[in-house]
Amino acid sequence: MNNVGIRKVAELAGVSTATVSRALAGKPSVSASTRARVEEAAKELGYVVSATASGLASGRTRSVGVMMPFLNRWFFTSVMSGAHRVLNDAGYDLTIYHCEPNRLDDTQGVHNPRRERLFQESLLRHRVDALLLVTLSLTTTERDRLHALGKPVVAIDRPQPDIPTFAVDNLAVAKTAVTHLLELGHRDIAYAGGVLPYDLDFQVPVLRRAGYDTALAEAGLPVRSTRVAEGDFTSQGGYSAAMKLLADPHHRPTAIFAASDEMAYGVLMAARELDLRVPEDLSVIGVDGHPMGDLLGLTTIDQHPAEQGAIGARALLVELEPDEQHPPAATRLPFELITRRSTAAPRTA
Amino acid sequence: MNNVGIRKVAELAGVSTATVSRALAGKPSVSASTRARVEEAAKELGYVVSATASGLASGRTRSVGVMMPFLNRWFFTSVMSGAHRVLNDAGYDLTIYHCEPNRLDDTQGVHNPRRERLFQESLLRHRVDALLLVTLSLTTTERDRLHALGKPVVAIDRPQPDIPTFAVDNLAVAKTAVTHLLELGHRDIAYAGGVLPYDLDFQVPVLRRAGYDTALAEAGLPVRSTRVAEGDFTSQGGYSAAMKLLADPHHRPTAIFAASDEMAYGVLMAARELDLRVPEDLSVIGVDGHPMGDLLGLTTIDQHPAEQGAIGARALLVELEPDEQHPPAATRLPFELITRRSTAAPRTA
DNA sequence: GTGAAAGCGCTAACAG
DNA sequence: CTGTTAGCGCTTTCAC
Repeated sequence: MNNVGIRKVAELAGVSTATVSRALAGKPSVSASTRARVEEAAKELGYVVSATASGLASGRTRSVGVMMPFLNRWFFTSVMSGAHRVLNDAGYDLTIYHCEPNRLDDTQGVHNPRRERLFQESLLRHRVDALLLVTLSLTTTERDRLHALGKPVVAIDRPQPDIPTFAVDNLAVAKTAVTHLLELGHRDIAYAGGVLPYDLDFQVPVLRRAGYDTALAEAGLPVRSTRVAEGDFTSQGGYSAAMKLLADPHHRPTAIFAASDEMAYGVLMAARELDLRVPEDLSVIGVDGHPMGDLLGLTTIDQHPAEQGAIGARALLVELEPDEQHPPAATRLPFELITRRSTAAPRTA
Repeated sequence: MNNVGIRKVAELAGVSTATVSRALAGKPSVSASTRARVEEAAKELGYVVSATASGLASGRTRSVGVMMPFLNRWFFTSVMSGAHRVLNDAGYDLTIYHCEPNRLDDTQGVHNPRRERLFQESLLRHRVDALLLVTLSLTTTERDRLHALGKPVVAIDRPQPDIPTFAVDNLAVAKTAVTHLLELGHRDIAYAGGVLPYDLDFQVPVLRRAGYDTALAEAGLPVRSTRVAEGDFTSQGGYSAAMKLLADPHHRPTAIFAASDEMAYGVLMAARELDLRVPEDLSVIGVDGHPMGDLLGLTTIDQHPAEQGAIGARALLVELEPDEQHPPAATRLPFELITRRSTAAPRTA
């Protein structure tokens, strides 16, 4: 095993263990020559500091937790991936916590034991120095517990009261999408909205819907309830929403704005099934920047999820390492319209 | 913060810290009444054991590492997700390690500093008790380092010398897929094979290709090189492979077996672009069990990735907790043919 | 700039 | 079954 401790390094370098610790931690109060000797000794012995021992003595574990509602969906894992890169390069490990969604119909006193254990035990074990929350809706109690930890916490994608949050301007995202369609000449634009079954406060859907409404209003167009349908954030959800929106063959919208790329894929499927050509008969635009959109020719608003994770991670690093030099923190999250084959001017325009 | 230590619990329960430790760890040598008192005291104080202190003292961290080549691709994160469920329920946390693929063209002495750090530092920090490797090809040196850790290691999906591996029988998977097509009456079946740019030993592609060859041979059909094309494991890869396979309009296969579902999506795209109807003009079958296959009507061999992760995790638990009762370990990984709209008898059959 | 020494909070012999 | 007693391997005052 790893029988090389700080002690052996100290002996070989001819210094005390305290100095080894300081040298390897990069503390300034070590002479250059000593530091060099220590580093060489450490390398020669293959010494690596023990995470547990260092953690116990210093109180810092050099690992951060990432809490996500889903562990295998593209958007969430992309955020995780971006955060991982940044944190790992800064010497931190990532521990993942699965925060199971509280389904809306569960709110009336239905308990989720795993989620409870997460907040009442796992997080209290001092395994991580900070937490990154991805698209999570927390109860007041849960937020209190988080604050009680006294550790840096940052949220991504869904604003939480009292927690610094990084999210794209969902209103602007939606407006950009709808405006793109308007500029192409569309006047009858439908919205395939996303609903999360666990979305306690409906932030993302509400904002995107608001952006849709606003853009239409600014163009002097009415918002009709028959032009709005909802599904969950999957292709299936997009498909069913589209089937509703396109049900009446004599009165179809000329374009659909889908709340996510995966939903947009479902819309494309529905269009195909109804023998509607895209973009001739129907324009479709999504949101996210999902990799399959390229092949499918889907116009989308790329919100760079990995970059969101990276930004959240950098924000945590600023708090974790106040002395370090940090590049100025990003405040606005970038998003960008990517125009592909699925949108064009309406035929009747 | 968490100022409640084992000491306070001991006081409140009127026992020694040792007894608290034993009681809370579920050791058998504690009387029922004492255990009850301790548990109550712990709950009342909101005591949770410190991961670092416990880890340092016991040598076990109650966390396991998951090493993956990609952090945001469906197959890998699904494996991770399945492993997480099992390990978390057993009281373990998951730490993720990104093992960046060594690209094939890099093998000639090109170094990947992040990957080196992973094996030379991160893993030596004693942050995890065991490791789960997902679809990884390791160098001999890396395997040696892993073994030197003296910790349980299990690999998933790609067999590694000297490491217990759980993987579906890729030969059988491929044979099942091709046999399905043969039974429908197809005699001209192409293979859109997957290649990983980092796949040092080509296990999965080679086995699937072998299954394809075998099934054809057993049916007395020739294997033609013009009926095999390769791409990476993405939709794009499937698309380009299909475009090659379908290039000659006068001599097209009646069915394509794609090495993954995402590749199969690309094949479907290609077919559509060439005005080939699926399944009338072309049958398509994939492998994986990707969730979008349902909507797309893709026939596939579901290999239940989350279940693979769970099985790997259980194997680790058996080694981590020899005393516990464990359900008999799975040896064969399940896979299953899911017949949907994308396969049918060839028109000319 | 460096060393000595006192823990960090818990676990695991070893007694009893 | 339970208490006493050493550490686990490192970090960090506090001196020098």
